Amino acid sequence: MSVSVISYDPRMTRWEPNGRGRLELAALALYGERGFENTTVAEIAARAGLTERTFFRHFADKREVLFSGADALQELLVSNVAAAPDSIGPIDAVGAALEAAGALLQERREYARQRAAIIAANTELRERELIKLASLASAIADALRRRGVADPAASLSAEAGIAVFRIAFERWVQETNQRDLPELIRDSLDELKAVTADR
Amino acid sequence: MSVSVISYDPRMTRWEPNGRGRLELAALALYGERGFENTTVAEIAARAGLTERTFFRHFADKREVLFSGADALQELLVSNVAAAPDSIGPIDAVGAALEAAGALLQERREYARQRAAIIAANTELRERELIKLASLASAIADALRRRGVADPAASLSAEAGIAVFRIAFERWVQETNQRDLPELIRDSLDELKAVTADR
DNA sequence: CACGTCGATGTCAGTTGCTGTCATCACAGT
DNA sequence: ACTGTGATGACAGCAACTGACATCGACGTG
Repeated sequence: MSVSVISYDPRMTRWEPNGRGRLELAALALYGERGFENTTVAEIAARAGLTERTFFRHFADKREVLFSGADALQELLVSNVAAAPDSIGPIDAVGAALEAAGALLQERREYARQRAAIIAANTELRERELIKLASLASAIADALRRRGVADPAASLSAEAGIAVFRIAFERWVQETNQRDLPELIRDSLDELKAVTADR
Repeated sequence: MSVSVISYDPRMTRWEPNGRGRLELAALALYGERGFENTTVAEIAARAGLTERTFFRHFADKREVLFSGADALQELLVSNVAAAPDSIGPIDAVGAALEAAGALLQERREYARQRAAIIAANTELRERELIKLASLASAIADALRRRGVADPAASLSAEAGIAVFRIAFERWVQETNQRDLPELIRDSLDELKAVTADR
């Protein structure tokens, strides 16, 4: 099972290229087949043609291999929050950024769903996902403060935005009919506004 | 260092009573002194006069020893949500329940702060705390549905409520002057309402 | 009182996640 | 040719966690 798309001459390099990517693929496959707990790091490494020690050089722990995209997502969110027009309030700046992120996730729909199923099936992985989302919220709050939004409005907007995203994403994964993720995010934010509106 | 408050006759029982409580106290002390990572389960057990194996009979893992109160908190929140008057909306039902929980936490102020400092100092513990809060949100959402609140309003109210609580609690722990936790919760909820209000 | 069950604990061996340390060796630059 | 660098392998070791079995006071029952 060749992983690399670009052809190369094995005589030119000491190792197959992209060990990190092979580890990610192997982990995703094994976690999906037998579940996270029934998979050992040694097995992942063997499937990728590497050793356990090398796995831990690329990923801090057994869970992290599923979360390598988090950094890019964070940058995307932060830059979108920063780029939002000054005319809109913090919550809508966050909402716009989340919609952009949702649109990106949707491009890898198959991957996103498979990964979500693996994470949903294991508590440890859900813990890791939650702290990644908390980190996103914190970064978004920072971006809002740079926009001049004071605390606690900045923190609250960020946390509320992440809550909206979580619920929209959950619906997107569960639904058989395929509504747009950005659309679900917008609807969820509107619903939050309705719920928090004083009578 | 005797742990039990009630006097007892050592000849009457095979073991010191309340092993679980002794483990909790020992863990809190050691995590506070040397930090979570530099503390071994064997050390906690030894300090409590027990063995490592017994620790794992009482607590699922090394982190869980700090979260034994979560169940009671969850019951309190759920029953308070259920008992809220029908006249108020879901967000305010959640807000009232959170204020009640905040009042309770405040009674053990010293313990709550020490525990919060330990958790804040370690990523693994923060992960565990986040999943406990997510579990709380899920239970609150259930309670709201039993009140007749439809989804996604139920989920969103619960998640937003937890976000409000997190931010209020953080402020309560950080502030040197001691504002009431329930008051901070109320203020944070008001701030959320302000932020999500459409112009 | 004798006896059997029960519950909390101890003991011990084993798996697995994760880390520190040193060696290897193709490749790149000088 | 010489040397440094970077990605990997090999190996030893610690600590978290688990399964299986033993221990022995308490307690109820006959």
